[in-house]
Amino acid sequence: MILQKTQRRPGPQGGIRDTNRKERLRALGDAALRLFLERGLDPVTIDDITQEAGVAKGSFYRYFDDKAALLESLLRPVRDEVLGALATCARALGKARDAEAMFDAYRALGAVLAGAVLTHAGVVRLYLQENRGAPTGTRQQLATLSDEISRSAILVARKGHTHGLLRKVHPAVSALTVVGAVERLLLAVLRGEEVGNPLEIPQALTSIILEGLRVPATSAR
Amino acid sequence: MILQKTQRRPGPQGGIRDTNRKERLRALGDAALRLFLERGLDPVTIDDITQEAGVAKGSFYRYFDDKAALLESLLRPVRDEVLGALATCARALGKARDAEAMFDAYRALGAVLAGAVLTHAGVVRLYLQENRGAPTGTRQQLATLSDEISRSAILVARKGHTHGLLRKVHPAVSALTVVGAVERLLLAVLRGEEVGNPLEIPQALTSIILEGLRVPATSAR
DNA sequence: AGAAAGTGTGACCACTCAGTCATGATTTTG
DNA sequence: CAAAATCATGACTGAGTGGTCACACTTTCT
Repeated sequence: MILQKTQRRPGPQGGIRDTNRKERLRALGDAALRLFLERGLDPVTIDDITQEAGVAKGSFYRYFDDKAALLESLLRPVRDEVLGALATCARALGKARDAEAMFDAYRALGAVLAGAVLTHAGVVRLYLQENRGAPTGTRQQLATLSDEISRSAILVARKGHTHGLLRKVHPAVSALTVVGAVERLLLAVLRGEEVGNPLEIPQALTSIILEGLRVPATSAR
Repeated sequence: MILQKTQRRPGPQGGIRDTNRKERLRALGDAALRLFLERGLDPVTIDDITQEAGVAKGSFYRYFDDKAALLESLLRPVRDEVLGALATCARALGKARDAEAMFDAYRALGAVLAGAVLTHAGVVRLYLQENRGAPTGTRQQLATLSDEISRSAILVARKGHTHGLLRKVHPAVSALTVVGAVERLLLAVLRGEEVGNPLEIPQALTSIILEGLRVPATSAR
């Protein structure tokens, strides 16, 4: 785990210093996120970020080693939440004794992820925009997260498969189909593209996925 | 349409100059594609490309105005093929009189796209990696193509919907679900990720999509 | 209060990169 | 074959860019 550069700083918890630090951290993070979303990771310079945040360049380096460290600080909470939810789902699936319990686990996963999307809309959108790019430099950690998510999703799908819940296709195909569909739709919503009532999408998507992935109840065609 | 910088050059069709030009164009394109895939668009410099291609820097500018122009030359054939196939599919759907004819149109679209993927694997993979990034600078044209594809896909889905072929969800949801799933799976295959036998994927994906999107034949759950 | 520690600032430096251009070599033309 | 046109080359330039640092200022500690 990378050490935060803001550890072991003087002053009391709620003191002036502490408050200032938090404010600057927030300003830098906000500014960077705004610029990353608008222009992409690479073209945004440290000067751009500090100017947008209304802070001197030198101050940036007091808080972060470089652009990647700033991105890491934005990403960590989301990352923890998402990977945690996937792990929880995998655990619940392991314990599930019947199909209904498994559907519950999938539903719970969906709920947690939806919550994470709402509370971290900007970072999620950044992830969606950048995670497939070449895993170089600043973008590496996004690619890594993407990998971890895919692996977890495949694991979760595999459990659904060995329990005879899902269609007989390679688990990676089931998993990546869902991941791909969800990510594309989510990106459309977060970008404000025209997709009808966003609140109906989870419902629509769920039924599409269920009908498409699970073993057909009746033998239709 | 942007004019190719290599128009109106002297020498006979198969002359030495003509041959050299084609060879250099190919070397630059190949080198750039390799580097773009490996490092992403922005971090690759003109110096990188010319060095990888074994060509002097000045020569680059004899053939292309800048990095974006090179990318455009790589992208154009693929772009034309894909958008053409989508347009053809939309036309066929317009003429279709029964459900079977419509499925044929969708199948034909799939076949053409599959062919394009095979003959332009590198460029397609580059598109998949970069198309969702911020539409800035060099990446703009990829974002534009992504837009055009999504719009076409929605158009195609809308026809399937008005003909009562597809589930009652917003056409954008149907379309983006498919686009997202296909793109994610394709990326996995082109990157050599473990997804089982690649040849079985189209079959699996088709049945998943059909079952998921179309109006259920029997009323199952 | 005064000393010590921490913090913000922006000028500055070394380096990178896109794009240019003078030069000499190669090809075409007549 | 010789003049004219085109071409490849790589040194060079000017505009940034990442990262540093001396300095002045603020907060904390004793």
